[in-house]
Amino acid sequence: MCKQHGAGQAPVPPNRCAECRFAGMCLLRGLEPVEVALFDGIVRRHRIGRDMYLYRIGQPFTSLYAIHFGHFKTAQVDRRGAQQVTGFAMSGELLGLDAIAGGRHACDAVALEDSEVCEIPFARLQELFGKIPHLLQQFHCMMSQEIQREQALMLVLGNMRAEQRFACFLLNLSERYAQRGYSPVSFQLRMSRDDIGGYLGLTIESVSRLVAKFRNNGWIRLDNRKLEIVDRASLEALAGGMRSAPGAGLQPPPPSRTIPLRVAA
Amino acid sequence: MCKQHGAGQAPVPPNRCAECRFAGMCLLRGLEPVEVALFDGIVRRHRIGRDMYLYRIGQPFTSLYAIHFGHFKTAQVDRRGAQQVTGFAMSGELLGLDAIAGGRHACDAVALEDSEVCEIPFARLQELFGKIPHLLQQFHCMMSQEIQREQALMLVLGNMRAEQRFACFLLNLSERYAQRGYSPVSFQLRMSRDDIGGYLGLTIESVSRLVAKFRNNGWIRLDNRKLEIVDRASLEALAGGMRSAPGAGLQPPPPSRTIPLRVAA
DNA sequence: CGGATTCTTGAAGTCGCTCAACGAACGTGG
DNA sequence: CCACGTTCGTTGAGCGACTTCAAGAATCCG
Repeated sequence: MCKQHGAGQAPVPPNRCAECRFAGMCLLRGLEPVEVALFDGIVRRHRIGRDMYLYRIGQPFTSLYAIHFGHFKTAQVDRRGAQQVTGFAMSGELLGLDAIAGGRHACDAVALEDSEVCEIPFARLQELFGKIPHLLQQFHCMMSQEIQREQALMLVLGNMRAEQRFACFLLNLSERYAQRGYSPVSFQLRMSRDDIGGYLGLTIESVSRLVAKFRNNGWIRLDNRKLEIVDRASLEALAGGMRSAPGAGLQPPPPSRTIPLRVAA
Repeated sequence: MCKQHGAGQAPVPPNRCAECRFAGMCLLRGLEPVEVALFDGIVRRHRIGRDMYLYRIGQPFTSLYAIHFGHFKTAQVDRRGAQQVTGFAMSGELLGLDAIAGGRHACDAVALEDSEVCEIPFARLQELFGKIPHLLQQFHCMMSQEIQREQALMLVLGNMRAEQRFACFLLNLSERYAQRGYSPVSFQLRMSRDDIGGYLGLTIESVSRLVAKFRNNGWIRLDNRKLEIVDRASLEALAGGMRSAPGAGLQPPPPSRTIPLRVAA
């Protein structure tokens, strides 16, 4: 399963943020070249092998990590050992934001494949905030995005049925790959069924059955984690609340139980 | 249900943050008196009546709001109209952090009782960040806390059974009242069963049955939203993963399905 | 190739949902 | 103050979605 953590790998010189393909999604967004150079000075790049921990729950917090390439999952474990996957992170995304408050990491971060991260020592980042106001803004923006992302997942976990959850999951991945210039209809799933289940609040068996159903209905093709979205419209309808009917068609959802808002005159 | 939004109420002079009972939980934590005075200058206090919106999804973001007293719920609604309550906020807590990224509010915030908030114009807060480094740190801390809080809820929604969710909910409230100097064993539930259900990902009927069960088992007393925690130990055991047995006793949980971590030699 | 891991499929069970009816609390107006 | 309508909460019966348990197939990797 997961190997012992591997933070502190040998750095991988040279790192030139100016040349980074994902700088536009990272903290550097909108920065001047001079400012990028300043930022460059505090960053160190590391390789993290597959199944290695970038950090673990309880470890002291010193740095944030921007993903240069590769994929990570972040997960919490409860007392019983069951894990809740709180997110799948890909290039350009920032890990460790939840640790600022307590001074210790509040979740595990595990590489889903061989990956590279840019370590950003938080103390030095704070120094830069004073010199680069725009960097601070971008930082706040990314923290806020993280909050939004989690709220969206709460909606999935709290209100959706399994099919809907899975459709949302696939569409979310698709969208993020599109943002990064990859194909939105064909990509590799980097995570196991178990991870998907842990993310969506389902068992591994349920995920497997969903895969079978989506495949049989001709909505996706999937073999060996290689995914192809065949019928995006149906997935979107599903994600939006439509229910799938036995004949592979879609039906409108039952009425919501919450009363519509009354609007003052 | 919920009335039309009521932001822009008459301000309630005078607001003296220095005298605020909850300054220690708010952005002011650890600030010097001079700095508090600066902060005071940008804040305006507002009354928000019960069931009024502090802000609504899609409204342009201009200010954060610190709760001076009272209670709010924050909620998202999906396309079907079903609502996911993303949090219950009480005095000293900060609302609106999710809106920084998009420039628009990403959820609704509704007062659960007559309340007062301190409006903090974000642009002016940003100006203060340059002058009061400690304020910036505290701000980051609060954003990070928000992320942690949401991750904890994701664990509840994704991994726990109804009883466990409800126990966690009650204990969480209890803890937060304790932090504020109120009784941790006896307090008023400010939210409806519907809100609790929306928060925990359960139906109103399930919440009602949980209340009955918890009461019958002698774990809580509850009438008319007045709650008393009678058997905290049982609630904690439940929240920790114990299952309640028919005879009102508690039983150890079934083994987790996730394989224990392998530790390198 | 062989063992471990990951994934799939089936059958049975259970938890929480749906539907329905009723009771209690609240507040509004007569 | 009481009658009334409305909202809120409770309770029961039946059902359905997802889980649990179990076994087997496919894949990975040394």
